[in-house]
Parts: sequence; C-alpha cells; structure tokens
Amino acid sequence: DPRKTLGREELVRRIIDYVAGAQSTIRAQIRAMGSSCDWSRERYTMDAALSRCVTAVFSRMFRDGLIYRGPRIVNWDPALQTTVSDDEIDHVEREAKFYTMRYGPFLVGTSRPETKLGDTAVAVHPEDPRWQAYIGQTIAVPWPKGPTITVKVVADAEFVDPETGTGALGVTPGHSQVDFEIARKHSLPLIQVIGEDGRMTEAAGPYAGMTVLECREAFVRDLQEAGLMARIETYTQPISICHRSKQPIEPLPKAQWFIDVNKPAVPWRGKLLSLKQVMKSVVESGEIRIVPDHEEKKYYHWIDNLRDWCISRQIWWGHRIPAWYRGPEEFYVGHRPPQGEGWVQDPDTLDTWFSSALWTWSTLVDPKRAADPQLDLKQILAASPDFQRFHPTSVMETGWDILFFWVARMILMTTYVTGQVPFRVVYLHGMVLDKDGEKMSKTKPETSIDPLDVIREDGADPLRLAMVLSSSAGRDTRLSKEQITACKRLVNKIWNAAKLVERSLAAAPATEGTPAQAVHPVNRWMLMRLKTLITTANNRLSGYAFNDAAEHIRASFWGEFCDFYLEAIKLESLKQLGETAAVLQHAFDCYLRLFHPFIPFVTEQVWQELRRPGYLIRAAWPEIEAAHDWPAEVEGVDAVVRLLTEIRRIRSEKEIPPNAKVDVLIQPRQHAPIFAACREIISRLARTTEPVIENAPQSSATALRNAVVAVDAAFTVAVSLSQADLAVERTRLARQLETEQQRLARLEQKLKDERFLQQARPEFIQSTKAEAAKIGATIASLRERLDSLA
RNA sequence: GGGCGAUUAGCUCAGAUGGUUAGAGCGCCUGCCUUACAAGCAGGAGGCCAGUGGUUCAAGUCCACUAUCGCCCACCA
Repeated sequence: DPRKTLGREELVRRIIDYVAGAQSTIRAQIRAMGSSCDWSRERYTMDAALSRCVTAVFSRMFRDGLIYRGPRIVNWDPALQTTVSDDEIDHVEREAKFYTMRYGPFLVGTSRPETKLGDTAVAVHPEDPRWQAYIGQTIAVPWPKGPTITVKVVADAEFVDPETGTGALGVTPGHSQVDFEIARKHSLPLIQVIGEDGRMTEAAGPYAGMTVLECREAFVRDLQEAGLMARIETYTQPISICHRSKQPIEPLPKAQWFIDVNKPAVPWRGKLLSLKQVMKSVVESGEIRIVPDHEEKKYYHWIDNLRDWCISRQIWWGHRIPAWYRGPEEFYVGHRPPQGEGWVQDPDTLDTWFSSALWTWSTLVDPKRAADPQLDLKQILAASPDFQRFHPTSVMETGWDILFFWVARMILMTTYVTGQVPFRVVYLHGMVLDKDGEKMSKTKPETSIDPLDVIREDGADPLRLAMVLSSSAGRDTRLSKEQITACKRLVNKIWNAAKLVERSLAAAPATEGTPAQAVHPVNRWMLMRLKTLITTANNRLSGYAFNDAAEHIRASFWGEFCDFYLEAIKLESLKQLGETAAVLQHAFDCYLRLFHPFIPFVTEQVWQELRRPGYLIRAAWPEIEAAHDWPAEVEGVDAVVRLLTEIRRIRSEKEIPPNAKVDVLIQPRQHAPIFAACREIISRLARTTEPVIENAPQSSATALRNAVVAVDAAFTVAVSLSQADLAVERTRLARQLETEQQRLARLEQKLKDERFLQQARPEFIQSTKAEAAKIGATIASLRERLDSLA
C-alpha cells in the first residue's frame, strides 16, 4: 500500500512525476496523428486556474444547498479503500448460494447471511395476511452464538413484494442500499457490522474480526447446528464489482459529500429547476443536439434513474475537498482555510469528473483573473476574453462510453454555473475495438494499440483515414490491418497522381482562362463531377457523416479523376489545350483540399512540391461553382465511359490480345457531338483503330456480320472480329433483351397505374416516362441486332 | 427486470430526407510489368438486404411482432 509506505506528500509528488511523463507521451501522440490544435491553450484540470474554478463551484453549490454531507450507503471498495461512484461499477453474474433462515417467526432469504447480524427490522407487505399479527411489534432475535438483535416488524407496500421469496424481508440498513432507504423511511436504527477493512466489527459479537467470507461460513454453520437454516439453494447472483479493482463492492454507511440532483435550485429560462430537470430540458429543447440521435434516449433514461451524485473519494490524488474542520463542531467551506489556528482540511478528494465537468469553460478562464482572490466566479468569467469569445463550444466530440461520466456532468455544471449550455452539438464516436472485439482501454494495455507504432509502420495518414472510414457516429469499429493497408494504397495513389499531374502541367502550355471557360466535354465533365462531389461532401460533413464524406472523395478521386480523366488527358491533342491545364490544376487542387482533413501530411507535402501558394492547411475549402453547369456533357461523357467498358468487356471476353487494335462502329442515339469529340479518347483508352461514328445508322446488317455488338441506352457499338461467335452473342443479347423488357414492363405497369399517376411526385412520373422511353429505344436496337443475326 | 442497438456479397462494413438496375475495401476468377502508380491497370463472378405481417403508387430504408447476437442501466429477498 503506497499510502502507508510513502505518505500523502510523497505519493502525490510521485504521481505528479508520472503525470508529466504521461503528458509528454500524449502530446507526442496527438502531434504525430497530425491533430491541428492551438497548443498555446493547452490546459490541465490540475492547473491553478482550473483548480480555483473547482473550489469556487464547490463553495457556490454548497451555499445553494446543492452540495451536502451526509451518511449514505456508498459503494465501498475494500481493496482500493475508497468509495466509487455508481457509474464506476460493473455488474457481473455468478453462481452463489441463497440461504433461507429462520428469523423469529419469519423465514427470510439472503445471499449474504453475515449481514443479518446487523438487521434492525423485518419488512412485510401491509396486506399480507400471514404477518398481520406481527406488524408494529419489536422482536428479539438471539443468534445461536450471539449477538441478539432486536428487529421491528414494519409494513411497507413500496419495497416489499409479497410474492417474492418468503414475503418477509430482513432489513439491514448498514449494508444494503434499499434497506437503508427503508430504514430512513421508517426511522429505523442502523448497525454497522462490516468495517472498511472488510472485516466484521465489534457489533458482530463473536464474529468480530473475521473477514466477510469467514464470518459467512461460521455463521451459516452455527445456524445449521441450531436448526435455524431452512434451506440453501444455488442461484445466479448479480453482483457489483469495482470497474478498476474488479473486486466486489461492499455497501457501507459513510459520511460522504453529495450533489443533490433533485433540489429545485437552478434558475433556468425563467424557472427554478433541479439539476436533473435542466439536464433534461436542454436536450429536449434542442439547445443541445446529441449525434447519433439514439444516444439521446439513453441520456434521458440515465437521468430518469439518476440518484444524488457522491462526489467524495478516499484517495489522495485529485482536487481536495475545500472544507475545513476545527474540532467536532466548527466547519467551513471555501477556497482557503479561514483565519485562525487548528483548521484541518477534509482528507478526501473530489471525483475526477467534478473538475472535468467544468472543462468547457474552466479552460477558458483568464489565469490572471482566476488568481485574484477578490473576484468571484461570475466576475472571473466576465473578465475572461476567451470565455466571452469561445463559449459555448460548437461541437463536443467524445466517445459514447463517457456520455454519462462526462457529457452529462458538463451539461449539469455548465448550465448551473454559467447559465449557458456547454456546447451545441455532442458528436459521440464509437469505440475502437481490437481484432477480437475488445474495447481498447487504459486499464487493459494488452488490448491497446499505440498510434506511434502504427504510424512508424504505416504512416499517420493511413491510420487517420482508416479510423475515419471505418466508423460512423456511435458505432464501434474494429481497427484492422486490412483497413490501414487499403488506406495506405490511397495515400500512395495520391502521391503517384501528383507526379503525373506535375509532369503534365510542365509539358502543357500555359494555362488559359478560368476552368469555367472550358469547352471540351471531358474537361466540363471533370468540373461537373467535382461540383457534385463537393456538394455531397459538404452535405455529409454537415451531417457529421465523416466516413461517408471521405468515402465519396476517395471514390471520385480514384474512379473518376485517376481512372478516367488523367488517362484521357494523356492524349496529346487534349493535353495541349490551354484549358486542360487550367482544369487539371483546378481539379487536383480541389481533391487535395478535400482530402486534407483526412490525409494532412501527404497532401500538404504534395501541395508544397507542386509549388501551390502558401500552406494547404490554411487553404480554403473548395467552392461550389455555379458557373460549372453542363449537364449534357456529364451524361454524354458518362455514356463514353460506359462505351469504353463495353468495348473492353468484349475484348476481354473474346480474348483479344491487349496490344491488338480493334475496329469499332459506334451508333450514338444521344450525345452524338460528344462521342465525336471523344473519338481519340475512345481510340486510345479502348485500343481501337479510328472509330467510325454514324450519326444515322448506315451500315447494313451484313457489314456487321463479323462483329460483336453491345447495346446501351445511349449508343450501339459494334466491335469487328475476324470470327465472331454468333451463337454466343445471340444468347447474350437475348438475355439482355429479356431483362430490359422486364424493366420496361415494370415501368409501364406503373405508368398505367392510376394511383401512381395521381399520387407520385410529378417529377418522378416524368423521369419514369423518360426512363421507359430510353429502355424502349434500347430494346428496339437489341431486336434489330437479333433479327440480323437470325 | 428496464433501456438502447445490430442482422446487407466469402470477411469487415457504408447505404441522409422512402423512388427506377443495392455499393466499397479486402478476398476470389481472367488477362496485362500500357512511359504516375503491379501498393497498379482492365474485365468478371458473388446479395429473395434475418423472418413474418403492415403502411405506401413505391420499402434495405417507415411501423408492429418474432428469432439470433451485442451493449448499457438495475434496490445482489
């Protein structure tokens, strides 16, 4: 026990040393992750200014009657020798014995016979006919080897269910939460038979000095010998264990400091509310939004079940309770001890969440003002520029596991102290789990990953991106090696694309005009795709769907920019257009800006190497350009992309050697000028000879005899083959015809349906009609080709 | 006992305000070292969206119930 060997001062000194080391580790991790923090405003809850806030709040709550000291059943951890809060307790189930013993005229059940030595009452239901005669009596119960206890028989309809157990409940006010409540209600005495050391007290008579388990064994044996044990059964017992020590909690009566959550003492929006009511009201009213929504329900449920908050801890590290005593009578609460000799400070410290609960504003107080003993809290806040400017916080980001510990307590404290909400939005991220689905935790180092290790191995960018991509609000995520590897590939892709962009820009003529003046359909298409992307990314980001935003950016960059646009502009004639250089630069700039929050290091490096102005981290987020408005080019080039896929598919299926060029005949049904403008692109990307584009179908069926044909809504394309397998093609086209006919049938059915025509949105009916017409045209082409193959 | 969530491709997961043929990464199959990138490129296979009912012109998406799994809370007679 370091408290015994070191003493208070030395222990605290060592903890301070430990904290210094931990702080520098955490700082290094945050920096290595690329978090952009204002390091000049780094704060620690034990800083002088923050400590001043802690004692000031304590004093004020005490004055307002919201903090009181009183005996309560607390969750005592005999292993750690301290109380723990309700929220620091885990519930586990285990096999245990359940004892039913004779108890005067009653049979009472318990899983903890040793506590019965401290019983002061038996509670029964007031309408239970079995016990009517005894209600109100006081009965002496002599235990076989002592002591003799006197129990009062009380009737209670609230706590006693006549159907449960024997219908008679032995009341142990000193060692049971409920029994303590019953005792308070019926003014029963309290006998403490278990001490803080986990051993029986003098009140336990002959059992004094035994541990709880020793006493249980001995007492049960004595009861059995005396014939007082009716039965012993085995059952599954829910028990409370301390989250930190994993040892069973011993409920004990102790004088502790509490915050009263039910007393109406907080002026809020014109009413006097309890802390509970304020906490509930600010979320219900929408002043605070919790993301994801369903966490709000858990928050309400927690508040509904909330009891007074025990804030004192019997540990030495933390903010010491600002209460001083002199003798048994004198008592003072304040930041400093009162004048005079002999004042002793309360040895207990405050629950760590007490100071953390002040975080959104205690970090913003001006340290100089906080050091001025003349000022009270209100004056300190009024004179703190950061508080005036930055409070409330816009978005509070933390894990869902501390919604109750921290978020709820910040709401409680901040509304009470400042009259403001602490933040507008709470974004709760999920837990990062290890590969076995275990939550990573400080107390379980074997489950934890040190970001510095991952960063050394794979880099900070892939780690960040993997974490963002694999998690949505409130949902846990397993951090996998595969995810990080996939992200590494994206980062690498950006780097390689940058090399190509740099080379292309160096080889291109000077950029001409603005992107908005671009004419070539491929350039216009790129700008339109970007515009759609920025719009989507903005929507997703403002909806806190960070993973979704990142995914859209990734898909557009890789699938549209790299796979199509960069390939397309390798074509000399396109590359040499002055507008292309302008569009290329603009587009790549946009992607870098969009990627930067997710991939800060590589994008910044690329930005510098391309000699873009200033720092990317300070560059503006891309704008949605209203002038970029060419819907026809988007549809047309999309059709060209599909055309490329069709030709490549035919090549692949027919096993045409990659370097062999094929002859193609294209019959556009729409966007003919765009197909024409993309002639060279088609030729290059699909490896064809000069494509023949027929605006009006001229080629006879026989000319297409040795060809494979693909039919799309926007075009029909024929790829010449020396030996086309007509049977295979017929089968494929017939299958396509069938699916297209089914789709058309579905749409036509809809369009015939009166209810659809009356009730669907007009725009949707329009687009359904347009779709049906397109499919109709596709079907006509398919039939034509099938006929010619017949 | 009370509350909250999950169930979508072989695996890990996205699918905002209901809308026409449901997506990604990894894995798998085929072919390519094409002068940014083989950590890549091109093509492909693979899903009655857990089940049943309902609301709706229209359901992976909304509602009810069921099944399975997970988490949180709970006054351990």
